[in-house]
Amino acid sequence: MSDRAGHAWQRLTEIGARRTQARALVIEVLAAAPGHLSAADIHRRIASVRPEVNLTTVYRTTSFLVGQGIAHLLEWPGEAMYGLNDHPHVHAVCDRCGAHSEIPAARLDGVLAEARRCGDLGLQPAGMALFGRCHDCT
Amino acid sequence: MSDRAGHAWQRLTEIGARRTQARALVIEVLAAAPGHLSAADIHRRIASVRPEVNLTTVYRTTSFLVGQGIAHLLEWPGEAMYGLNDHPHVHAVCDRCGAHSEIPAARLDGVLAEARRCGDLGLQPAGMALFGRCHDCT
DNA sequence: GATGCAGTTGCAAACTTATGGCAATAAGGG
DNA sequence: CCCTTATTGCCATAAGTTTGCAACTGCATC
Repeated sequence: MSDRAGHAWQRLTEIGARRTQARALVIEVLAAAPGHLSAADIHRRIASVRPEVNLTTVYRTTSFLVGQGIAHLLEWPGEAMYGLNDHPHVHAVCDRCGAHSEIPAARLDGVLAEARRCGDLGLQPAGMALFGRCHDCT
Repeated sequence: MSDRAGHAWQRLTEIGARRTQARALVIEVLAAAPGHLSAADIHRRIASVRPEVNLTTVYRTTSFLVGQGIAHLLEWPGEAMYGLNDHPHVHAVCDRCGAHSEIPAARLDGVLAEARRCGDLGLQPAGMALFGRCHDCT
């Protein structure tokens, strides 16, 4: 099991969640992905190993992981993307064409600190997205 | 007509767009709203005055406004929210309960400058959203 | 190792948001 | 006032996500 998956399981064990096959597969797939995956992506990757796992289960599992703070959800035009909560990141989404890119967020802390100075955030930030016009659409 | 709506119409006039009733209503509703509205919100508010305006038209109009750089789109869990492009803002969205708040963004420029230092943004930022856990869900 | 409960899952159907086709309408120039 | 064409309304449809319910399985207990 990868480090990333191990970290997720640690949390799940803490809260007494069952170690089911479906959860193991979803976590494994998320841990193996460098970026974010949609529910359909996750389902597709799991299907190559175990086709009987239902898409509904993927939705329920990801929701569960997000609810437990193990994963996070990123709204995307047309679908939601999921990722494990172990590396800070910033996404840039173009208002016009929907193009998206992940920004290397080595200094995300600085950004969040700056954002925090704008006022009470009202939340513990885990991720960030920027909206605007990409170079092609300017 | 409000200032905000006037600004939008100025842009529309520049590009030679027709001053239709549906567009006027969508812009008026967006201009009157302090925050962001979903297509359904806009449609509902218009309906109280002019029920014959179709939801499809609201979608097409908002897409048009976003495409022209007059409005912007914010992905939200389950739906897209629209707002006019006349005041910089930062949104905070809770991963878990979906609670959202608009952060007074007097210093958004500083945040964006900081974000830009994280790497090539690949876009001209107009808005920003933060994802994480709100106080109630921590 | 067998048993029982509660948490999970699979399947099918329903819901919601959003889009596309096409005919009817209306804005704005002539 | 007429004409052209952008725009709209209505319908059908797509895609993503959720829900209801019966069946199943992890895990604690016996």
